[in-house]
Amino acid sequence: MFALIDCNNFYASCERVFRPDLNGRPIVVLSNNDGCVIARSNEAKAVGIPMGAPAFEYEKLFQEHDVQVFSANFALYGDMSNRVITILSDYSPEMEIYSIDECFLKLKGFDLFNLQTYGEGMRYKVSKWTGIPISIGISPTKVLAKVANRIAKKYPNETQGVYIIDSEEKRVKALKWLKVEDVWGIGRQHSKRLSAIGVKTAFDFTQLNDEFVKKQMAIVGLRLKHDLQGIPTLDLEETQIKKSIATTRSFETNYTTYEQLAERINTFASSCAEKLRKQNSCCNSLMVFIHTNGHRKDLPQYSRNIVVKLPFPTSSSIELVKFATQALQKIFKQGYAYKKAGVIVQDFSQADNLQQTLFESRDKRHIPLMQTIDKLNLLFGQQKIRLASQDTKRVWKMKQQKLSPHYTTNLNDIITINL
DNA sequence: TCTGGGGTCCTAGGACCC
DNA sequence: TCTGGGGTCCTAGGACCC
Repeated sequence: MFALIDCNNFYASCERVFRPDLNGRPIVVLSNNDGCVIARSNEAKAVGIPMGAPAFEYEKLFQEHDVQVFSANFALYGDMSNRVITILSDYSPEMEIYSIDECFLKLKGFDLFNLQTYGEGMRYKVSKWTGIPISIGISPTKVLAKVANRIAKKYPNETQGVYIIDSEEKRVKALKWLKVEDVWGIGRQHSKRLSAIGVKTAFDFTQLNDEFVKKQMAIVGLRLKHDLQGIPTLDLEETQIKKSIATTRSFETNYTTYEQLAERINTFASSCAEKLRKQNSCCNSLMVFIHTNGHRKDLPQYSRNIVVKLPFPTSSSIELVKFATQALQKIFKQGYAYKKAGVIVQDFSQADNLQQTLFESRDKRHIPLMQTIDKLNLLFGQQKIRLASQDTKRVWKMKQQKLSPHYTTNLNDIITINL
């Protein structure tokens, strides 16, 4: 059996852990730059705030319902996520961390366990130790575990937050209940096409023939179908090493000069380098992109990206910044109002097992240098040591007007208890 | 005025090889 | 008139996820 454990309204729940006065009240969390709604408490969903809603369009609704608005506090969410995952990892030796608020556990050899009780135990411990509410779905395949999780979340009282699909009868009932567009792996495009041929529920989808599904949705769709039928097709993916790493941002205003963009690209490249070093990888290629604001139909639009194959694998900030700058020079065009840019590194090698190159190679002196920089930044705070090409005056800043304290990751922000 | 960020996997088609 | 067959690698782009 697989268990899918999912934190309920995760970011909103994290904010609420340290603000119990907000229990029962609508909460939303905004994306970077306080742009869009990226998380909502149940109360916020109930007053009709959709996922992805632009904050400025919903200001009035927020006021009407006294919605508590938070800027994204990823330091807090990341730390809370680690705590939840640490607790859950005790419940099975095999775990896949699927996202910041979700993980799969493989329950192999648990035949003699009462899985309902086991799941309720997880819920109790996670709630008691972290304050985060979770829902659990258990079933013989990953996709069905997703379905079961949805039922647990939708009917918390009837299920105690744990739902198990362990019989043909339950499987069919669940699939007839689930709309096809709500199936994990069926997005907007596929559901549009499926709906057009009369496929409305997950059950309808499982009644299609294999050839047809494969033709329409490729091998991915076919695997999905089999998993829904109860034939285990997807297994845990336990590798923690990322295959690409990105740092991208929208700007708070439009940038028009090369210098402004170059500073951003340098900072993004250096951030990618840091993340690479954290997982002990070097990258062999890098992409830089810049684009104007697509929402502004009144302004001339420009959007380009460029992929650069590096002459040698590296994770040195200095080298990656150099290559990223060269890439930017190739795509930058004067006369546009840029709104967003980013650097993505990909094609990794393990840092301790690098292919030697004949003519060019990375500067080996950078290895201890980068280690020292990482250590100092860990000790004295992020970005204490920067490259001179990054903005040392820190003029650039994200809009974060409603940022909550870093309760669990900064000693200065730790909560005070008045007895 | 304002509209996020970070990932994964798969496929088709081009370029190239012998 | 007629123009092989079997591969690999790379890239762009689509679709999806949270």
